[in-house]
Amino acid sequence: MYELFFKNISKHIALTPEEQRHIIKKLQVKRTTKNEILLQQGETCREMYFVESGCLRIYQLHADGAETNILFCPENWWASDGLSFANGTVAEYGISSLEDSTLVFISAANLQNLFHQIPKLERFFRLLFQNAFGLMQRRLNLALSTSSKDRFEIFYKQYPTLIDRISQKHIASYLGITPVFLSILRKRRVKRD
Amino acid sequence: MYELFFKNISKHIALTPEEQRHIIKKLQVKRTTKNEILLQQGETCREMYFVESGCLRIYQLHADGAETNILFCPENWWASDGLSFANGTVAEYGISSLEDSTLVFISAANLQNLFHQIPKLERFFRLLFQNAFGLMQRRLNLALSTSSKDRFEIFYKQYPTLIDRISQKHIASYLGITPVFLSILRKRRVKRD
DNA sequence: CGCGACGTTGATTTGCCTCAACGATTGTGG
DNA sequence: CCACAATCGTTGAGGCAAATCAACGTCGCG
Repeated sequence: MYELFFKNISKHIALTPEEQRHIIKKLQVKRTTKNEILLQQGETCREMYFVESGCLRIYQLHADGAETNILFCPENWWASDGLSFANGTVAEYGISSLEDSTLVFISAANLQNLFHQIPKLERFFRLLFQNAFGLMQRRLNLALSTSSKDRFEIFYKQYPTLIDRISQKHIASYLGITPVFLSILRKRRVKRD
Repeated sequence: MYELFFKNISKHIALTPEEQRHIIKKLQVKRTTKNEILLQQGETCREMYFVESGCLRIYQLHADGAETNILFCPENWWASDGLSFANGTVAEYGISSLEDSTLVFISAANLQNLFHQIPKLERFFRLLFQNAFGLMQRRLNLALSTSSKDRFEIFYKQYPTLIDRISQKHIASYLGITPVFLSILRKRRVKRD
């Protein structure tokens, strides 16, 4: 059950079997169906999800009802509203499932406990933040400096498996374009091959 | 000299006078003229700058010579390539001065020392990262979901003082538009008033 | 089965870019 | 300190990228 979870953590820090057992005690598991909402914008994000299988998305809901997908989180990714989770503030973003998913998650309170017992976990979660920061910075840079077509091509190369798992309207929202135009870009791409 | 610096830190953590003296020993000061390069893309970012006065920018230089401004750092802001500084990896971004500036800065090595002596400093720098992450996320969201005009208006309201300090080509690059179009937006705005 | 959401396609419009020319401002070498 | 060059911001003309609007077939779901 937790293999993928600990494999993910072991990329950055080493845990003894005993520490792993400690951690498991604090973990919870949730199974969702497609299109379940895990966090509503405006609530407080009290849980941090690790995606064992399936896929989540983090998005912002705009005043006019439109949505922008900030991030897709397929298996082996972490999902939360980072600032809300860390500071207990109101969440700026929502989280929902794009597929039936299995999630391992930990509450903010339990994580605080674990930090005292296993301080090196702090390091791991700090690194998660850093990586997320780097990712956002890179995506901002992309959004500001490249055309929709280029962003689409880059997405296509970077996440080829997500292309057929995620509906096009969600991919379009992630890229900052309309579903109509994404459809046109796809068509051009097929012609080229 | 260090009032602004410690006032900035005190927003998040409390330091005793003794701790402040400890920290000052590890700080350095640099004065730059306009358009000095403090970090070149591809080097390692070994210093973290606090802007006492003046203004820096963090930018990406693209293969074709074009630049994208990721962030402006006027007085009371911090500037570095976060990932490069934290991990010792190659910098993805450059840093240069937009004005004659006075900078208080600390090296990565000295900061590591201070972390051992004053552990709560870790907390402060972790919070800096978190805030930077939140900022990037918000800007990404803006870049993906709003028109150039709206982004300009928001910038105008959020940083009114920067408008006349920073050249328009740099503001345009920050907003992801051309200087020509920024000029048009400015004109429209004046007409409206 | 029938409704509603989704993806495609075409026609049209609009936002923003490119290119080019021109003063104004800034910087620089003599 | 002046003269000249370079950079910058503005403006107009024209073009392209991407949005909007609308119509239609398909698919998933109640």
